[in-house]
Amino acid sequence: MTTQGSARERVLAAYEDLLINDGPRAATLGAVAATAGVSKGGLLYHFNSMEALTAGLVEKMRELATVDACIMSEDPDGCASYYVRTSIFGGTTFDRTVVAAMRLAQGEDSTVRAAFAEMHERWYKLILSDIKDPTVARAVMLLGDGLYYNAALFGLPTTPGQDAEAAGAVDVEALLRVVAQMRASVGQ
Amino acid sequence: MTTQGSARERVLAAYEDLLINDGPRAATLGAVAATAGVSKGGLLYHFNSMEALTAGLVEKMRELATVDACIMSEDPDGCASYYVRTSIFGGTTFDRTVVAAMRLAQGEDSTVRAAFAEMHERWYKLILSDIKDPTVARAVMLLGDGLYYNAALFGLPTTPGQDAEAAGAVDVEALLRVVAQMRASVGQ
DNA sequence: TTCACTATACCGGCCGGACGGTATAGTATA
DNA sequence: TATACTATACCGTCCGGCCGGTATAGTGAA
Repeated sequence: MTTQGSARERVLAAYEDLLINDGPRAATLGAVAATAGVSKGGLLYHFNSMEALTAGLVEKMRELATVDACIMSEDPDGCASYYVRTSIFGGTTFDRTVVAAMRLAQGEDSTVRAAFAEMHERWYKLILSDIKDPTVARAVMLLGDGLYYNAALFGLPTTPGQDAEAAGAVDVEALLRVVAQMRASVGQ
Repeated sequence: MTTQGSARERVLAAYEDLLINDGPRAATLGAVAATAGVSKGGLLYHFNSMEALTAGLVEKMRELATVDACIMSEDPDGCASYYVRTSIFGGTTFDRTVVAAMRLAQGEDSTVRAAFAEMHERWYKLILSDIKDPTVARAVMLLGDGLYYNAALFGLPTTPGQDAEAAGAVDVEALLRVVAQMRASVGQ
């Protein structure tokens, strides 16, 4: 039962928790309310339907994505490096939100998919500004995507801030060297 | 309403359809039965619970994965090439099953996650037998994963066998050239 | 300062329907 | 008649969503 922050924030955080740990089927209104330490009525005051709850999550993700893009564009080691480095799932607020939203990327819920498409577009542009060759840029981005999805879908640490380097984890250092080599091979 | 094949097969196919198109929340027993053109009783004759239905899906995926691994190991262009090539989502039976199972990769349903872990392990070993360097092999595999997940989670063609090369699609040919170069750079 | 009124935030109970699952009767084939 | 399978009816529970009500804080006029 989460008890810090405003009720609205807690509800959103609880929704994320349930989506990540137990999946969309378990993330019912009642469960979310209970996890947030709020009554169902209280939850529905802030989000008057399941759809609104999802919309709130997407909006939060959009906001965090904007901040992240800003940091990414100013990374001293370049956008490509940043993207791969941050794809190992650090357990940040942004990571949690993205992973939760990913669990909802389905069928009719086109708003979620649209938000992801937008985010991917932005990331690609940033990586392309770092690695000029479109194909190599795409390859690097896909590599980061693979890392992120694998972690998000299967190897997620249950409690945040825990061992990101679990058993069978990928050697990101070595991976970054490969990426650096790819970047160098294309000039610039 | 699907009407070919045995009832059991149709039920499994319907479950996949619903998971892919409408997500886990919509894939209820009633909806699956209706989509399969079978009564709920008929469905429960073959799979006597939701859990059993999921187990059936996982088992099907395991079987198809074994076949796929066999084909992969004998590809004339090498396992790495095969992996990346087949990651663009061809709409094959295997693809559909994997994507459906992916939607269930969550919380307590550890059997699904275990099956994926197993599959990944097998793929990695095959790629490593093709590309000797562990890091490069991992990079290539992650690239394929990224391709696959992006397609599975966001850019899925609604009707199978449709345009796999949709708008904003990735140039796989070019990507394969990058992979070939990575393979060559490591010798062998 | 007091009164009337409003806005915000939240609670807990309730309803109709959908859900997972069971029981059972029925049917086609061998 | 046995086997393999299907369809219907139903049960108890849970779910999404709504509603009446409460507590608090604030606002403006007298």
